[in-house]
Amino acid sequence: MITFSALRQLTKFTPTISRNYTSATLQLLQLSITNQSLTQTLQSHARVCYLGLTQHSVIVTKLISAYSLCKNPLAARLVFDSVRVKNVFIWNTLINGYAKNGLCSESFELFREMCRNGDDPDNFTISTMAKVCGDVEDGLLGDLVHGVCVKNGFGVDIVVGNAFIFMYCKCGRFRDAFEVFDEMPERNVSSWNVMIGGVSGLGGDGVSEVVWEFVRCMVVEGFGFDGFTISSLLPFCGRSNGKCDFGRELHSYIVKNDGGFFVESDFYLGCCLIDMYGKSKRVNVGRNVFNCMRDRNIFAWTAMISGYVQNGDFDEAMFLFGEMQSKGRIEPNKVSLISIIPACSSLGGLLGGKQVHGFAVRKELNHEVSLCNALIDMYSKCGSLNYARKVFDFHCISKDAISWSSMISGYGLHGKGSDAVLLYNKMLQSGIKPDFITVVGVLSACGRSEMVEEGLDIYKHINEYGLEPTLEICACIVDMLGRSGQLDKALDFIKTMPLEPGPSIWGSLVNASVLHGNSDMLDLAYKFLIQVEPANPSNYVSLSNLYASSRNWDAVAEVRAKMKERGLKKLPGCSWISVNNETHSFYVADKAHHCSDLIYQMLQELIPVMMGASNSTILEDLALSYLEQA
DNA sequence: TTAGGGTTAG
Repeated sequence: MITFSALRQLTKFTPTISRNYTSATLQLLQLSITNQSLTQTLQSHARVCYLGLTQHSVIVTKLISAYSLCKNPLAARLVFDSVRVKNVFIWNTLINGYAKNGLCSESFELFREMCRNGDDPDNFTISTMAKVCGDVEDGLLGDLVHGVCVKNGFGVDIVVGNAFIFMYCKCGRFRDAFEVFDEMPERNVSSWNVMIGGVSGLGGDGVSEVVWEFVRCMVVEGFGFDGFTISSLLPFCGRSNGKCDFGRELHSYIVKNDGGFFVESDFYLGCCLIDMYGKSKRVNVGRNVFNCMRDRNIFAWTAMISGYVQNGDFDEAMFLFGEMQSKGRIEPNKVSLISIIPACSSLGGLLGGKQVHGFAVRKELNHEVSLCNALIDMYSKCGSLNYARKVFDFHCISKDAISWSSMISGYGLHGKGSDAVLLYNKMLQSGIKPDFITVVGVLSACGRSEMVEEGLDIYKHINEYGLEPTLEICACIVDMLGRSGQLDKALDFIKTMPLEPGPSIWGSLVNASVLHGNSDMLDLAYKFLIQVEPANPSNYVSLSNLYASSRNWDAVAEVRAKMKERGLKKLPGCSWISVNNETHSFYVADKAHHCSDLIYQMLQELIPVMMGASNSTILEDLALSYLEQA
């Protein structure tokens, strides 16, 4: 353990004899920097003092750098203060050391001190300060630093230019970032990477197109990709559409260019690839990447676990979660826990989720807002609204928009529309701005509880929070009006809504028409649904069934012919359940299961019970008697 | 001797 009184003594130490061991000391310091080892840094520091090198500019610079990299900025400052004559290297190293340790205001204060002291900043100082302004998203300070940069003619430096592009992007001033990029006399791969990263951060529709356009221009200008480029691009590689598979192509690019950055030894690229394959429903390819990694950190394990969860393979996710701790000797962090919660609750129900919650309490992670949000969601979905509310009220100390949205959606799921609206209003009173997910949550809650007036009133005011209607929000309104039986009003809303109605809109009208037995409206809604979603066989089958129920066989034949003509085939629906680590799957009218007779016999008895009785103990008794027979 | 981009979740 480092003590500051000991460090102070070291910095004051002046030996009587100075020996020419500078080179060996520099090597030792370089080793401390490479290993980021505090022990080695302290040993080097002791040697520096013993040899009387405490005023040696190069050695002191390295020492400040070493302490900063060992996350010890206070020790770095002590060394800095002990230097009588400070040059620009020494100033820059501590300014950068503060920045690396997240001490942005200290970094800026030191920059001011440097200027007051009459020491001129150079291109290294400016690039660090631009980065600091970006980190704290302070565009005004950024402008000030940019002014100093232009005045001193540092604008031609590529690293400085890249740092200002980063700063302007982080401050949301993409136009200014592009202006810096456009006017750079010379660019490197990083300049393109920073621009691509900046565009990615913009969010919203069309970002992907802009990113790929930047990539095209980058290639036209003769630049290749490095690891940073690829890791920025992988999140934009969705599932292959049959024509191009950018994710696979980038993976090949990595393998071909293995001299520069090989996935086996690069955590970042490995994690990005696993994530990309998981999100594009190719979790097994992701697993191959994971298996090829020479070493795996918590990010790699979590990315792999998350891939399995996203693809519904909860058993494998749970297995890997155990392996991470036993084989990998890695303790789960909050992201690992958040990732595994859906698997736990799916396999173990409320008990599985509670086990994760208990682990989080033991590790003192239970007040982390993101973990609380996942727990609120899990408890709501597992049927325990009371536990969800307890987490929301007592564990979730600093609530964000997702915390409120999760709780509001939970009330909606349980048909408690008035509680959802009450909480939505409380959220607004707390000054938290709703996002479109909050609005979807509260509107669907209104729909389930037939609170049409309240829902329409909420919809009317969303623009006050900078929100525009989305297709999801509009679908909630159609669903809400439709469920309450106001089918004509729902159709009028569709006709006047500000967006082109898509499958979710017509699907909502279909459901409402079925609910209220309005076959004319159902016919119309299905026709529009098929028009906007012509490749979904389910729509044709449902419409055909509708005609069949009214014995309109000509119409049935017409729909079936259209399906055949378009080459559409409906895959049979499948459901499954895991009992004692064995998964049992069932298709429609499936009789392949060895307990099939018992299952159908029970179903015959369950149907009238479900339709007539609300007493759950009757159902439980019935189920238990059949389990004993099976 | 000092400077720059990328990783998992809700």
